[in-house]
Amino acid sequence: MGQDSSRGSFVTAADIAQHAGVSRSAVSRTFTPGASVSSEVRERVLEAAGKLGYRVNRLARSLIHAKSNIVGLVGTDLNQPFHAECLSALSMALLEDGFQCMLLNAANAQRHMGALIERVLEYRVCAIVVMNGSPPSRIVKECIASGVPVILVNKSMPGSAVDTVITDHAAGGRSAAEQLLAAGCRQLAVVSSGARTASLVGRMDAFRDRAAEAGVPVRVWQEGSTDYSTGREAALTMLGRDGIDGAFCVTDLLALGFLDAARLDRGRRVPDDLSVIGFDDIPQAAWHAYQLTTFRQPVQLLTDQVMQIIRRRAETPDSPRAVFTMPATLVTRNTVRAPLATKGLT
Amino acid sequence: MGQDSSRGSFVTAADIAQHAGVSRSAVSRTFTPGASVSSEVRERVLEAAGKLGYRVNRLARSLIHAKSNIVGLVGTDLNQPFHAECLSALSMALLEDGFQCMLLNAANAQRHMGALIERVLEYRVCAIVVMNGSPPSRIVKECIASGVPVILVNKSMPGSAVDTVITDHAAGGRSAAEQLLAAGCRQLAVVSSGARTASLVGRMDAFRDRAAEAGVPVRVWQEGSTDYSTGREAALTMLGRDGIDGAFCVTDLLALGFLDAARLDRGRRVPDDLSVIGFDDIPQAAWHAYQLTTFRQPVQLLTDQVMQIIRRRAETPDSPRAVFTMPATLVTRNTVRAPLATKGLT
DNA sequence: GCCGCCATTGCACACGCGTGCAATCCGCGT
DNA sequence: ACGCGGATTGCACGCGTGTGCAATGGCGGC
Repeated sequence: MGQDSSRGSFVTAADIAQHAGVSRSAVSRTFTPGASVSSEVRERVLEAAGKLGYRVNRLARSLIHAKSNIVGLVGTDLNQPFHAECLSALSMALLEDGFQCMLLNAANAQRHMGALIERVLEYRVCAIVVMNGSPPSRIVKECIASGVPVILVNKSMPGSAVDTVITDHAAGGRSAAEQLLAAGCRQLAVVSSGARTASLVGRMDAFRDRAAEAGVPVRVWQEGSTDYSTGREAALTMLGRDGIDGAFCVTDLLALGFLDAARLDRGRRVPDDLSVIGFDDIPQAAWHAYQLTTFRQPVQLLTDQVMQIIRRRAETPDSPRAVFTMPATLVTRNTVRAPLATKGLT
Repeated sequence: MGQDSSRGSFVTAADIAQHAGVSRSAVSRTFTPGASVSSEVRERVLEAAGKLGYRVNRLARSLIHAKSNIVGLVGTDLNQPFHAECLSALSMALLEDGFQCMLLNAANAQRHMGALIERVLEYRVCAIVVMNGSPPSRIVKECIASGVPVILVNKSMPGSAVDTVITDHAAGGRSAAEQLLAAGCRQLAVVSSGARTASLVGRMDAFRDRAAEAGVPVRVWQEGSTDYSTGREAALTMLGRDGIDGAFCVTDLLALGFLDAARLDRGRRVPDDLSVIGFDDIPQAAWHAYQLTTFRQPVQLLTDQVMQIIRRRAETPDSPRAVFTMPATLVTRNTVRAPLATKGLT
């Protein structure tokens, strides 16, 4: 196979046609599912294609169809565990379905994101999935106006109608508060970062609301990057003074940093003195040194829903756009004290 | 901008030409750097392009040039921290240089990798970078024969001439042994996984060789996946019996699992009773609960070298292929006992 | 004023492929 | 034997763009 491809260039359908003694149309039809070719011709073509190492030029094919089967994947901070997990799941699902992924790594700047999306539009992508970060709404609208579906994951854009797949952050934040209240915590803290992302703010606000309903005070941290070091810093600062006995960190990375500082620097015993809850359920949360109680984001559900939207938009581009909300599920490990009211166990 | 793009399709150069009252060639030349256009025509074209929301169709452009500016990025286990870091660095560098990244997530199967590479060849990519995993050498040779450069990262392919950028695993493994020996360890262990990757085996063999030179016995673990859980399992098994006092885990993930089991399950004090060294320097290695002494892979150097190769191959496709080796640097933290011979400090 | 040179512009072709349309072929019913 | 319908096949056009080539226009030097 590919014996003649040593000439350093690519073989075209015309070459195959000549070699197999058929018309170029026959070659094209052989590689077009559902086209009308006799089995004899197909076999001759396939044989010649195998021998010469022919591969269809998707650029030309996409040019005709005015649409490639490339999906643009936009994201920031790809080395953060949760983002990496989303990327991995999404790219896998896309490849499985016959799409190709174009990766747009937007550093951590919102500024670049618009330019990157504009670049990928030049390839006539059949969809753009924003895994995280905030694209300028002007660009998003332009994509949709040009007939390129945009799908936002965990990021709502209130102004305009965009397909959105989102975890139920508010329910998670609310449930987090309830877990801590049930554990008997009377002095709560919520740890977020300086990023005013919809998902982070959604979790935090719901947590505070629920705590307020119970009449329990909540100290708030929202500075720095959404990272381990910020969680540490928050713990070092907030646990210095009086007795916070329950903390909701809106991200597992924050929670792990918080835990380390609480235990190693501030000498708190978790969960005896202090209960901690995270969000995302990254792999590290399950590590033996942490055993973090957290909320698992339904990555598989989110991914499946994104794929469904892409497939539907491919068929009926003008169907109405919608927002899909997926539930986060509590993963109980060892960083929240067992409820007092229900059982007498310590 | 894009006011007329609401018709749901894309604007072509002919539309711009008509709107600006020039020939289509003039439009093409306006968007081709170095082409001959008068400033007056250029301005008229740019104005019309802005108003109608024109974007060059890279598919058509690539079709003519018989080469796109897309680079295929092949990898497995993208959610592993080190792989995610490589991917992040590489994709950033490529986008910075004007390339586009096509992501090929090969699950964890070598079987799929060949099929994925074949798929991306259909897009006439200008290079394929294999970040990890083992592509079938038949496919690699076919790529090179077709004029598509292949660059292997941390994976050598002895049989054939391929551009390769690789960390000096042997030097790292050797140095790891020397660190442990200097710390006074007399019963060593090396922890690897069931994956017989060149990088993993290279580190391990060099470690064993150096230990053998010093006449120190080395117990070997090489089963399971290259993951945290395998590190834990190794520690639970190997630390059950007699006194291993120094372990080299060929990957940070293995090391962190090993550390957790050693400290939390087996009650070993690190580094007093047991010294542990990892490899990669993933972010988690620096976390306060671990403070792992490890070797930092020169991701930036690797990335820069990959970019250099891509640029050179774009100009002179037939320049000889080479292997570039980059040094790993020791990052000293708190999991190796301070050397006894040099200083008297405990 | 005339000639030559250079910058600019438009025409036309090519890139590799899909596909409508007409032509051809084969088999079957009468 | 003849007509007809369905399955194949080839021709030719188009997708949107880059670019060689010739034509045009302007300008300096004589």
